[in-house]
Amino acid sequence: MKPGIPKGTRDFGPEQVFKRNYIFDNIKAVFVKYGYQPIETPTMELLSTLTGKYGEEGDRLLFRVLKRGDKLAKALQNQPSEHNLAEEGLRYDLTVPFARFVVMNQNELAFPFKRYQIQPVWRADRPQRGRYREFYQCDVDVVGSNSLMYEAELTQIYDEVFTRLGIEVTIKINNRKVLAGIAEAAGISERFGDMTIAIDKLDKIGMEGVRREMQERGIAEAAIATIEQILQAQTLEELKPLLANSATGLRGIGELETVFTFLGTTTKNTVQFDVTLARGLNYYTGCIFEVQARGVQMGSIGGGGRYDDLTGIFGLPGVSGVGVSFGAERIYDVMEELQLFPADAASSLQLLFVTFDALTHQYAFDCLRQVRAAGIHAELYPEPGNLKKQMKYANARRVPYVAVVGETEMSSGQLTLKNMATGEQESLSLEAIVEKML
RNA sequence: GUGGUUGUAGCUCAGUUGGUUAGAGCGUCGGAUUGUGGUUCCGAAGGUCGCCGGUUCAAGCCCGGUCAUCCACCCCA
Repeated sequence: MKPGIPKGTRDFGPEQVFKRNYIFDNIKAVFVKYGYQPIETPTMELLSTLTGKYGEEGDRLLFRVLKRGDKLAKALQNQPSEHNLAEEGLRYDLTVPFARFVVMNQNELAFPFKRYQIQPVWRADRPQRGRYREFYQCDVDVVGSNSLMYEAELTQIYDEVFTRLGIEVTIKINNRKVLAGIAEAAGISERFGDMTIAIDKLDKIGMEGVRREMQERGIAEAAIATIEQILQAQTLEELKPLLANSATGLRGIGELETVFTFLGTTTKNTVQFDVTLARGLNYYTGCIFEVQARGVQMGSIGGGGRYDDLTGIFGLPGVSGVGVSFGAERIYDVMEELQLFPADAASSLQLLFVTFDALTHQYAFDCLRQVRAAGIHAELYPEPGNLKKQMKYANARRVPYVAVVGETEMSSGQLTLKNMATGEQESLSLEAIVEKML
């Protein structure tokens, strides 16, 4: 049979996993430094937990897990339907399972509860470039506090992670209350959803397209004109008079001012207010974030926001949360394109021993044990003799150093260490080699 | 879910109005070179032309179906 893997999934080879871990390790290190704790939740959730949380479109994209055994037989007899053939599904994101987790563990958790979670999620979407059916999300959230300090903290986390990875970014911030204020000012509060969906497409389709989109969604011409005018605002100061009649809008502006005050001028990357930032997910109620990589054509590589009542649906009302997500797959693509991975991110092997015969092979095996004990990532080619073959293997493994062990080396105890990048060779004792590697 | 694109060697792709034994580059393997890789030279292996059916004396090429792929939309990371 011909081997294959499901649509929208991928295998990751050693080099890719090393590089992916480089990204995850940096992200985790920053999360932990800011006091966030890791949790993990099951791959499968009850469908009752998942359905209805992501809108109609999201429900369609849920992977459902077919019932098994007697339950399946029973369901098949009894008018089989999408609804009664499955009661479990694969997690669609990390936020809803997190909300469920918080509600179920509310008595054990200390609030504000700060958690991070790095796990794969599944969506039955049609795959495209940078879009898969199985992909990782790196979420960091804090629940149980209304403090805008956390909006500033999460911005600092973005700033620090991308600085560590060497990606220059623009962090855009807006506030859903500001958007609500715009709808209010335009007199179309009831069409808030349609308006934000249209505005969200601004980078992609331009102001012309946004206007057309709003027309098609049945927003009145006068309202569109008002909205268009407000969207010209570049700063919070410019926006204030435009939203003077909307209490909600002014509150949103106030929240943004507070966040910017917390931040001051301490960030390395550009953090800017962007009134045109909308974001689709409709559970956001306060500040919203989006991160754009500079110097590369790519969708957002991170996003998030505040949600006032995510746990309410699971029976715990009044718990506010704010969180952001890192798009690991896209970060990978950006780093690949800008060649930002350090050379040693792709391979962890530091040293390869090559030998000529059974005797030197035996000797090298003991050398191997010693350098490993010193913490060096090392390996010995299993077959002595053919030097050319061994050197080719060294290239394939992208090992930076090769130790040549022949009769002369064995008797003198001075191994020949070859730098594979420069081709230079020197005679060194095992101790000196270890010294050099560390 | 809607509309389109492309399926030929491990990879990237040629392949004439349908006509004998389907090609190239890169990669792989072997040799030149039995104490040295990335360069060079020589040689070799590697293909049910995505799959099923149809038209034809004859199909990689035309037609239908199907699967896969990529792209746009929807939505999204």
